[in-house]
Amino acid sequence: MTRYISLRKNAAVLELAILGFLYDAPLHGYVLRRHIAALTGHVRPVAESTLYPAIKRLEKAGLLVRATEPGAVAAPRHVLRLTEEGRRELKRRLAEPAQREITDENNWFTLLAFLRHLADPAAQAAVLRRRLAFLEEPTSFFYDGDRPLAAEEVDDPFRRGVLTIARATSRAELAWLRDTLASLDGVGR
Amino acid sequence: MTRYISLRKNAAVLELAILGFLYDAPLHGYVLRRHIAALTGHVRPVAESTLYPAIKRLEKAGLLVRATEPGAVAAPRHVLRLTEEGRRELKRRLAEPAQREITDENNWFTLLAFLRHLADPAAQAAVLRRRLAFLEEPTSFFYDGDRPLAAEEVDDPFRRGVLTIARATSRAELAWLRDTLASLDGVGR
DNA sequence: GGACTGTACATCGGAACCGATGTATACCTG
DNA sequence: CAGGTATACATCGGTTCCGATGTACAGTCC
Repeated sequence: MTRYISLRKNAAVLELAILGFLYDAPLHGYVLRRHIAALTGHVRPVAESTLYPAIKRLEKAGLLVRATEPGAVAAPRHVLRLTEEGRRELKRRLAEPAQREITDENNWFTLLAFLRHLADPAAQAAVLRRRLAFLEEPTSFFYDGDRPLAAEEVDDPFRRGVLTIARATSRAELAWLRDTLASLDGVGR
Repeated sequence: MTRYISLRKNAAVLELAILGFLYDAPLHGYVLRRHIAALTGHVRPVAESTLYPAIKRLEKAGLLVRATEPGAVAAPRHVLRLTEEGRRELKRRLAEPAQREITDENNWFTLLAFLRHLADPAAQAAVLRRRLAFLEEPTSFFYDGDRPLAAEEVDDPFRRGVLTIARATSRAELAWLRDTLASLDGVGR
């Protein structure tokens, strides 16, 4: 009986980042915003008018509480603190990520940034194995009918670039995944 | 006086893909959907209920026209064909991509998939140079205050993975970009 | 002292997202 | 010939997105 707080896909990653940052320490919205900008902002900036409603959603869902503090330099701050349910929800989202969080590199990186909060090495390894399975299934970007095309078969230099870069990424990640899984399994034994 | 068809960010990439695929040949929605699924579907699936409204937007904007054909095996097909304005708009979007299309790898790959339609090598090179500039500015995912952290400085194995993978991707892409720019510049002379 | 930048939040409203659901035809399989 | 799958499109409606805009205070720069 899994409860979903948000229906939208982008919302899910944003909420994950909020929960992840707050897991370590209470923060107010402005600092949280800068943390998120540092993590993913160079790729996809997060608008203030997206962040603040997201915070409200999480508050409404009982995952965090807001405490108003007199503003040191500006308007009063709302210090955000995770509730027990918020901590549980973060762990649930880390342990059972949606498929999008596995397949989309942006989402996956956000998930990795907080995976350490899932203290159990076996649970962490299970998540990495989902990514491993995704990377191991042969997929391309370009097809001749149903047959995936290799970089060498593609004439267009730009499409070739896509395949070349994707292959390099995939190799580096597979190597890292296997290393990390080996050491996680070592801990578990 | 640039006209924007869509305000949303995801919409812009989806529309780019539609215009890009139709540039080569007229297609009906179902085949278009499978093309898009092959290109980006393994990472971010596109829902039918997102695609069909997007087609309608482009039609309304005069970028494509629909011709109803009796369905060979099922319901009547709407064969989509770019108008002259649609062809111009694709080239405009390829030549002057939004910043998101440069920074977000998913969007960038979609753009690369169709960049050949921008026949002019100098214009193609200008787009690649924007990506080059983005990759060359030093950014990290994790910071100690304002100082970006290198992979070696990060304890958390998962965050280290993010940096390791990102670095490998970046290296591969920089090498490809420099190669490709060199050969594009060669053509232009 | 006016202009600008940074801090710290908030609301509004039109646009887009997308799961669920519906309609219809054609083919294949047991 | 019923049931499942593939083709081919469409609408509905709750949710989310996000640019524009507003409020307010503090520090900096010229």
